[in-house]
Amino acid sequence: MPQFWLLKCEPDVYSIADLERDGETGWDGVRNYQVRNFMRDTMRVGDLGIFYHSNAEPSGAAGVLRVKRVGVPDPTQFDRRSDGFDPKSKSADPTWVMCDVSFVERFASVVPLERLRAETTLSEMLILRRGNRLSITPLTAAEFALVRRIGAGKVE
DNA sequence: GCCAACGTTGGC
DNA sequence: GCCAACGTTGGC
Repeated sequence: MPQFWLLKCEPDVYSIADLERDGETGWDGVRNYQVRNFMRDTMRVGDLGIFYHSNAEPSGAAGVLRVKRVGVPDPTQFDRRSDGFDPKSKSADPTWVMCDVSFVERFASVVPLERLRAETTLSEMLILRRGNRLSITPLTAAEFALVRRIGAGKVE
């Protein structure tokens, strides 16, 4: 059984349209230990995720992706020119890992955060919780399925 | 651009 | 190991 996730990214940086074009990408740049641990210890190949646009107009669920590789060393931690450069990280023992994800589907239109909040059965979703800032959060199978159905226009 | 909420850092 | 200061996130 796959597990389910919600992955946040600012579409100005990388959007569902970019993933659709690229087919696959490395989810790099994560510098939060909790999120790193998700990618290193819990996430598995074949898991599915909601691609969420943050800091956007509107912010919301934009599509679906699939996890292709997990625990991949994040190359940006060794790149001096990258914002994610981490001088303390050693290549023999990388501090930061990422996952590779592939495009699955793009919702016809972004499901706005406001629309997600209106769904009472999604009230436990971490993204909707006050102050939550994790860029990757787990979803239940039911939460994932409902967001996907709303995105597909199958839920009023 | 504001600001609440959170994570990280570093002095002690 | 506490905690104040600081930096970042992200909705609004």
